[in-house]
Amino acid sequence: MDNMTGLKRTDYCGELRSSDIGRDVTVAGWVQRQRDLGALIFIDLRDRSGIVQLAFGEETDKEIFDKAFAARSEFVLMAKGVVRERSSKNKDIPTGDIEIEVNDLRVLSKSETPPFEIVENCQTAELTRLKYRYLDLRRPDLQKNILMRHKIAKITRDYFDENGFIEIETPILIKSTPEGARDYLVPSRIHKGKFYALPQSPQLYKQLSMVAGFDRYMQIARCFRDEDLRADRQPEFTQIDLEMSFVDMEDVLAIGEGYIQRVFKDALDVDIQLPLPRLTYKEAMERYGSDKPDTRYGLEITDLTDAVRSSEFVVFSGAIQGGGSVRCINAKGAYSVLTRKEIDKLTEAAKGIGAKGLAYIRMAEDGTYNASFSKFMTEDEMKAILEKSGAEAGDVVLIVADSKNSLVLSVLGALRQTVAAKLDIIPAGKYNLLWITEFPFFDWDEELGQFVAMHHPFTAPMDECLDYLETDKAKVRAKAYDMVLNGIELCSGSIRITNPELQSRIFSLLGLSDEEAHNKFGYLLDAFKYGAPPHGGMGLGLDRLIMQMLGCESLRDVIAYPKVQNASEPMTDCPAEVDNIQLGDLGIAVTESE
RNA sequence: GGCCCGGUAGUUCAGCUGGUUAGAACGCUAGCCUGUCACGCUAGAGGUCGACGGUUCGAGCCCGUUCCGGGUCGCCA
Repeated sequence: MDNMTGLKRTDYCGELRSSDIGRDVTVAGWVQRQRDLGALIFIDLRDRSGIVQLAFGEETDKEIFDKAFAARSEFVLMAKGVVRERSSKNKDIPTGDIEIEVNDLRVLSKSETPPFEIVENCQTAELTRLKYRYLDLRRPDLQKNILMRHKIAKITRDYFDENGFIEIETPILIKSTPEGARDYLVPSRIHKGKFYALPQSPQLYKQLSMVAGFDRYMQIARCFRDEDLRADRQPEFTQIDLEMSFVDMEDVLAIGEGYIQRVFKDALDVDIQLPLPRLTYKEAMERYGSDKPDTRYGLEITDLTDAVRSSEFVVFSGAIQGGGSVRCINAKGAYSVLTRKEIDKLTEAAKGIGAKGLAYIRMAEDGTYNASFSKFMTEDEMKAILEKSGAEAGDVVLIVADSKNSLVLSVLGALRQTVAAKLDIIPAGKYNLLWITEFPFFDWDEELGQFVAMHHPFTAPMDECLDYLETDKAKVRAKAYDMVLNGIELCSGSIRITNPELQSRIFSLLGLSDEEAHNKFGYLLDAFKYGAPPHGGMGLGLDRLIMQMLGCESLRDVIAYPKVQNASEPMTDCPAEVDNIQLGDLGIAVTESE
């Protein structure tokens, strides 16, 4: 093994061009590939900027030639030499016109044969790559993602700084508030038997920062939730967290969409038109069956209730009498894709999420149709259904009926996504952003048998709803808003309650006694007694944003060291057991080994 | 916790209706080769078929259990 004595890197590999011909350069990096032609050896040397070819031939010292001969994949080399024109050029890479005629070569580190090749579009199983994440991260696609992440974080800080925001670091060890997601808990050594929690978001601290007068706060904040993972959910994730004083909802939305426009322009050179479209929660649910609709394609939901109200088909009429509805989506031109067999699969999927079944009409190309329920229908009723759903030759209409409206909508919302994927009608390279507003304030919790806060208990109700907070909870809407990008919830926020009377009124409506409220959030309630400015804000999922901007399918592709589905990390094998001495220090019962 | 999919050389995969010594490509090792760039040619090494149990004359293949990974529902204020 060699050292670097006498050598200092002058250039990154991937940046050398024909304008550098004749220069003495020193580069350093990893061996991508060694090509041994006998009396000639070529080495592709890679660093984060790209690849350059090192050339060794009859003019090369024997000692250096021998080192090049022995070089293997992923050896770390430092090479000094003269940039020269290649005798045969490679148009496929940016440095393909030149090569380095090496006159000093140091092997700084050797490498075992890596478990997978360090190449773009690596097909190796993700688990293997995650076990050797440091090798996976050498691959150009992940390097690109992480560099883009850095760039986006930089743009983020610049944008908010330019708009008067101050970055404040809030604590990672905080008091547990057992609302919402499960907390990660950290035992305390000094206070045996007591626990810190890791923040699910800096929510309360950022509101306190408003009381403290910082006026505009932002933080690129790590958040933790001890819940099951998904492709777009990690137990620790990064949120662009912000809060503003003396603002109403329009001010917060303007800052939020201004940021989105800026980051898409500066990072991707994509123009986002402002203002972003808006849908109320109710509209979103009724048209798309989701509060985070993917509006890149149609397949909107149609209400058939009036057309089938008096039908003899009890599945329909019964659902309506029970207070529900009958609705459909019309999959245009899906006749050949949505076969009976495919519809059976969709039916199973629909049942899996609570539907009692799935009715359908398949319109053949010749205009005749086949409906699972036609024998129960009069001709007029069928005609009305076809007209209302806009069914034409080649279409497939999928109908859901239930006495629970919300179930009809959510099932159709799920079907909408599945069908769009099957029909392959989701356009690539499109960024559909929109705001969802006027969220319900309360959400009925079946398990608890009571109303809970849909957003969080510090969210302000809309002014016109204050009068019926007690009397008609289902109708109360909140000053809460989400930003949705291609069917993913990107951002969520609200205007907060700053009036202590209203806050305690809300707590009691949520079944929280004064004493409980004081125990959990006393410091916030106290703070609001000392002059709390009206304020509101939002949290924007940075990982999800980057994932969408880069077109990645998993958060793991934009997080340097992610966790896998069981919330462990394959490389370090965490979480892990700790020894009894550590547990003893923490005052935690030592488990007997069996 | 439920449902769906997957697990065979280092890697990606094939392996028929259960039947001899489990194959290919890439990678790896060695040799040859003066313009390659996914270099080429020759030879070679490399396997607990995720694990355990069962059925069978015989299991990579069938059955059961289990472990691991992915997706999803629940969950995620």
